Amino acid sequence: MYLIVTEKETAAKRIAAILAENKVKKVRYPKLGVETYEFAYGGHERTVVMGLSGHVVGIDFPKEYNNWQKNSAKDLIDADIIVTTTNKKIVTALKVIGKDADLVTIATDYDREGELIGVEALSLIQSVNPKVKFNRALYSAITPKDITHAFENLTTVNFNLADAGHSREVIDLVWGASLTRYISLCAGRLGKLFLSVGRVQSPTLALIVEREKEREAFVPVDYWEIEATLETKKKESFVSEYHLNRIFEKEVAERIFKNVIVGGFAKVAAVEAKERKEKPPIPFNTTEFYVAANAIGISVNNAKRMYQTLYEAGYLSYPRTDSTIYPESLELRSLIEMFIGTEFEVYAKKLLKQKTLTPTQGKKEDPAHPPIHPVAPAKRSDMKEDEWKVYELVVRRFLATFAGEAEWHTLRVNIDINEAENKEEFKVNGSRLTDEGWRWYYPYNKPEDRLLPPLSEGDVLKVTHKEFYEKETQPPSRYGQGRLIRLMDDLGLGTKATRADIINKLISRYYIHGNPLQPTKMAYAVVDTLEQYTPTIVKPEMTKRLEEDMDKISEGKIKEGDVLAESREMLNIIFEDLEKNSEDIAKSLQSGLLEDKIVGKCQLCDSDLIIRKSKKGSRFIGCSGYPDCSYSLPLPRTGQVVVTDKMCDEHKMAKIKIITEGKRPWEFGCPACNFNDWERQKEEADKKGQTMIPFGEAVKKAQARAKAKSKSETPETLSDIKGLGEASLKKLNDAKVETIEDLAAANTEKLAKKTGISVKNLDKWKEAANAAKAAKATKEESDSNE
DNA sequence: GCAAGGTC
Repeated sequence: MYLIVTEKETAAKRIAAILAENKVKKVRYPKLGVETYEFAYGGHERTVVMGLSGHVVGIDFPKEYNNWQKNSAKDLIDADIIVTTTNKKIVTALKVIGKDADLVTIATDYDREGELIGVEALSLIQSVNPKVKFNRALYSAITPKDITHAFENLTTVNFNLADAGHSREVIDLVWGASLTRYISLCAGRLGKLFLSVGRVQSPTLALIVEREKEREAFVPVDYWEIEATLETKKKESFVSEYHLNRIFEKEVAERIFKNVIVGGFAKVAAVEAKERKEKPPIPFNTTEFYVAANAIGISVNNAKRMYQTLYEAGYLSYPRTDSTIYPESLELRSLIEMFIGTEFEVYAKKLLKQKTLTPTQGKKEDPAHPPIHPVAPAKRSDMKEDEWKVYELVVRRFLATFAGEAEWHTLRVNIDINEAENKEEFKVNGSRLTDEGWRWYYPYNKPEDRLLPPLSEGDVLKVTHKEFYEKETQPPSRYGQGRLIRLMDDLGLGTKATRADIINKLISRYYIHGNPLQPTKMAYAVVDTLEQYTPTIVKPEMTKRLEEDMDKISEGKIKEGDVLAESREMLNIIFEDLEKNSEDIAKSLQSGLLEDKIVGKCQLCDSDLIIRKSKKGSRFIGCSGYPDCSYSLPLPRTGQVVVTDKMCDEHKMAKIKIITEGKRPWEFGCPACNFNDWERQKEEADKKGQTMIPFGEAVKKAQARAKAKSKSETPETLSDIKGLGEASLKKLNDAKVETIEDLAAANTEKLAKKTGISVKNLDKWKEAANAAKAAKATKEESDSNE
């Protein structure tokens, strides 16, 4: 029997379909709980393709190290490492099926982890079938061309490459587990609240902490901006601004403002017209997809989840790839042709009419998987609304990579207000999209046209209005999830498959929260401690160094054992230093922990108000001046209490957020406001002789009311949409567009033709309709969460 | 209860 092992089930199915000379038989092993694909191939009467599920074995320390207190964290450095089964079903099946194999082809992904996964599978087979022969198939895309080529050119298993992957596993475990244990024990944070440390998560956390520190250290500088509204002879007006965007001296700003006289005159000093070309975007890899999805309001988590659903349903290609270059074996033309007969037909047809189909390409190649692209056509009704958004994004991006450049006509106009010594230089920039090019296919975040009336040098203008703005420079902004993922990619932190998970991990460990992301004080304390005693683990350089070592291992230049020995030696030295300073480390970690609990100052005695636990285990806000002062406020019973940086102006107290895993954060707000509200309600209830519902419930109801109120501000019917008047409403109704949902689903170009309303207006209204629908959906979702 | 990497 000939056994082919792939990294995942879908690959097994598709490879079988390509290789099979006749029909493929799907074989179920009910006792094992797996499915294989069997057929005749290349002289092997019985060929079996079986899919794994990524790593089916892992590594860990022996059981006796499980007790955190019994073994010192340092003991983990040189502890034995054992292989553990992480997917029992597949491991068992692999042994049962592998026992009968004469030949095994490892057909896992074409990358380092793929090689390791392959060797893991091979070892399992060899444990029951030591004499089995084996080889390796390498392919970059599951296309007939690539797969046939791979199986006609089978090669050898690269054990050095697998060793490199294995060294990564060991180093991550040893460093991560020992430092996690050490820091947690030091801070006295055991059980669910342990403090984690790792080669990828800690540098990522440090990025967020560093950014927050920059924000804190930022000193804002005052500046001023001045605008003047000008009018042409034909009474067309536009807004111009002082030629320096920011004026940093108040006297100068005041002088300029005084010199701009409403009713006075200005002159066009110069007009510079230019054409600007904009290149079409590169194909999506995982990172770029997350960034784009994030930019249209889909969180990285949701983007990941929905993409996975669409991948499993067969609409989109494999989700985890670094590649931004389509491989040659991908049949791009037929991928475009498949949209004929769908709502993307106009786009597909236009592309197919082009003389050549030359896609853009980025710089990154990934031998394991092609860039993200659609693999099957779909209708809106085939999937959920948000999934369609993801699908549409991928389709439009794919199509746009074949389209032409967009062209902008830009204008830079210099304007002199007044003459001679009173002259003040103003400017205005205009831009107009003259050739949509790829932006027709991919209309996301399209800059608005900034239209100007016709202006030529020497034109005389009238000043009709002026505006004086007092502003201050802003600190660098916090990272959003998309931006953080891109930054991690740039720094080599994590992989396409893990970056989103790493961010989730930092959130669930209460290190970071919010959107954009901000760190807790605990995160500061952990990062500061690590930076001082083991700077290696908080820097992307550790990953870089590991990559270099792994390259050398895979090239056979050094042995895995040597790399591991050196790594352990380094860690031992770090631990000597750590253990010498345990007391200081404990203190600084505990003060970070305390700071996260400070909510504000007590109104009665001016001591710190902190989050405390009662003897029964329930939480409350209490005064640190206790027992002299007994001021206190209640808190909800469950969920992690997070002190945000937003303050209640009335009570000078930080607003509170409650985080429960799997639910969206609950903006609890000011604890004093909350309590006052509840007391008021209680009084009323007492008057009526009713029993008051408990505090937590009351707060939740108030939340629900606030949400219902915010909903009424979003349009519910077409006539609620801003700018949509009665005449247009009638035209829309005539075209059978009667509800928000109808409009959201409409093809605006077709609708424009039918109704005579401009596409631009329709697009604007459609956007509002979509936003209303989305708001409704989020509301429903969050309601069901509560 | 520890990491990061696959996959679902």
